[in-house]
Amino acid sequence: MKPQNATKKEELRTRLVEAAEALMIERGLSNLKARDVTQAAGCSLGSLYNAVEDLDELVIRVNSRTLQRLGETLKSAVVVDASAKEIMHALAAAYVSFALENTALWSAIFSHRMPKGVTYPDWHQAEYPVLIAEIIAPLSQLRPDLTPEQLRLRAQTVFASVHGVVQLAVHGRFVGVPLDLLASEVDALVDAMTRGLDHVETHRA
Amino acid sequence: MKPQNATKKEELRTRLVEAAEALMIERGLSNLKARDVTQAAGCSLGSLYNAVEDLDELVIRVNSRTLQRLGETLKSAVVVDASAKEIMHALAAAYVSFALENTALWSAIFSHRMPKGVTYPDWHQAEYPVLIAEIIAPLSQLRPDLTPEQLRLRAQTVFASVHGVVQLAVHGRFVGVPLDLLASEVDALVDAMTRGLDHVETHRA
DNA sequence: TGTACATCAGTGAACGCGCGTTCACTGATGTAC
DNA sequence: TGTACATCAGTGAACGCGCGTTCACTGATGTAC
Repeated sequence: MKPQNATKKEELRTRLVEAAEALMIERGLSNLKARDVTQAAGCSLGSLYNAVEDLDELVIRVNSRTLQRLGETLKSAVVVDASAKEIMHALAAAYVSFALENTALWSAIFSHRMPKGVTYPDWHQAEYPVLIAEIIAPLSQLRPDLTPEQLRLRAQTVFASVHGVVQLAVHGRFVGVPLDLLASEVDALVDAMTRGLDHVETHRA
Repeated sequence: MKPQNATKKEELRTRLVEAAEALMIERGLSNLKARDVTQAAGCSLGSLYNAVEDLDELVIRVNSRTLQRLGETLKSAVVVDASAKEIMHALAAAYVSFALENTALWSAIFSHRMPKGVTYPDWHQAEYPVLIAEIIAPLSQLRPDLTPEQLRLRAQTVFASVHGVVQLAVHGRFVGVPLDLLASEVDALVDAMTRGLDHVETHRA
């Protein structure tokens, strides 16, 4: 047997990821330290590098979990018999709630950066589309005139605009909307983006 | 005379701010180092702390300049005899251009953080509203039903949504729109936010 | 005008600290026979 | 079942480096008289 206990390593890795996640929730990504993580996970400093390539891998794994949870949250916001417009509102509202309830982890998804010259592994890059996946179907109902590529592009724009409002509200640079008005402002935004599309826009492009 | 040359200090400060700005353009805020700045400004490391409180003050001064330039850019995008809708489009387009042409400085406005427990000086906080100031007038034409506070709030939302699309496109997390389609997507977004407002919305709230 | 003195900008070596990562070592766990 | 050996996870002290900030000193510039 080569790997002394092939799952031992994996088990520690899990503990480390969970510890890192808890610390990120508590203190934010920028205050995540190797020593704190290993202490919280109950292992020595050196063990971290046995279980995992480096700190960044740990962050990627945490972000991966967050994306997955967020993806599930968005998926379950979609009610099958709702109108496209209602679904868009539900998705935006779910996104707002998730961001408010998981601020630190949600922020980490967007604020983490790899050291210059290093890219994210493919498997992780492939996880980001959950952010826009659920938007495409309702959007295609509102915009039957758009091609699949155009739809995807527009879904990115819709997502980014909602994301922007939430982002500035949460990490406000003195110009973000107050948190207690965030949900209603996002609602107004989605309203605008889905307003009258079926009559006005359908026969245009 | 107490201050040996009251303007000497000020002059060095200016040189340092300009050096910091140039370095931020070249390498980004996160790579701004005291040693690089002083070397570029042609003074010793210690002089920096003579001219300025600390590195953060330098960044604040650079951000202040950027906000001012951005404010002027937005102001001159407003053409008096244009319709409210046209002005909104012009503002958004100007913002997109500014962000694309001044990416590093524009990013710094939003990404800089003070050390925990320290707040930005009031004079600097007061500069941020240039981001939304120009939006309010055209928006009030489109939404004569809104109170001044509601207008301001909505202007923040409009700004944040456009900002979000630009932000994700530039620092894309694999879900941003491609840069060459950014302008047209922002246009579509502004279109949606200004579409049919004068008939549909005016007599609602 | 000249001399003694005070002030402060300028200097850069040194301090201090945080913190990711390495590495030589240990000991537990498994394999071979 | 027992013994020698191999493997590797676990360990934490030490390394290394980056980098903001300080500080004792210097010298130029101004003031007092």
